[in-house]
Amino acid sequence: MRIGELARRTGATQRALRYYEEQGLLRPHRQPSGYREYADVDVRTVGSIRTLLAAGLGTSVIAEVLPCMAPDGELLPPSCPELLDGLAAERARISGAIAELASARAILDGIMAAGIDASSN
Amino acid sequence: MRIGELARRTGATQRALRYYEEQGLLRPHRQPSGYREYADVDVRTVGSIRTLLAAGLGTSVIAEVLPCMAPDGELLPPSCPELLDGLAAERARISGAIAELASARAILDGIMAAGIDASSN
DNA sequence: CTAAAGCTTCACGCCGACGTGAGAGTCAAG
DNA sequence: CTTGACTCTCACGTCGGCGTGAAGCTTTAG
Repeated sequence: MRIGELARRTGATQRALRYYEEQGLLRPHRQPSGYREYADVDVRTVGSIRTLLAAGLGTSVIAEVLPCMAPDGELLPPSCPELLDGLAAERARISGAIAELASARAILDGIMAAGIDASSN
Repeated sequence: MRIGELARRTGATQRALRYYEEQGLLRPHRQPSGYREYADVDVRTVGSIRTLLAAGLGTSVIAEVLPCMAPDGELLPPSCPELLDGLAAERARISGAIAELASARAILDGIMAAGIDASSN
């Protein structure tokens, strides 16, 4: 498929998809015309990219992680042990972020409860 | 207390504390010398600010929310109902973000499990 | 054949929560 | 009085994941 269809199927913009390639996250084949040609599996890859980006991982880290994710759901062992340490750190960061988000949500819940009480009086 | 102590007690930098004031989140008293003088309660306020900032809320939204949080833990009803709608939207955003973080963590867990398997073989 | 999509490569713009000096005034201790 | 720690106000710099044209080539529909 070409970039427009991939964009539709993933929700990413074309600009984002080109940016991912520029960062080494995608390596689409090229038609003689210069058009990018994507494989079906790239739809899932883009999904993973966006999830990891949303979790605060940088493109360089994602570029190291993606090769560990085989197309069929199989997992390949990470190349170097340093990467494992980095991933453990990222994992800890994410867990911390989840906890912070939960407490932020609790703050909002408290305020909203008071607001609803006030409007029902 | 002055800005240096507040910075130490909150983990925020002095620059951040001045920025919060600039955005209307803190209103420290001023000494004749021009030095900022903070109250003890500001320690907790800064904690709330940082939690909400980490959750992706902008300073302008936080500025509207803070007046609803009384010093003693009491909650005041939000001033306007539009704010309530906005907070509900933010709450939904946060819940979505938590879900995304969880799935990102799951991805990392899968990769790390494969890596540990490989190193124990 | 023609027009309208769709695709290409630059390359500058953006945003928001600060970082980072610069230059100068203030305060406590010896 | 002096020194060093602390504070003040500008004001430009940063960072990263894109947004947004601009100018031009390719493909598709009619």
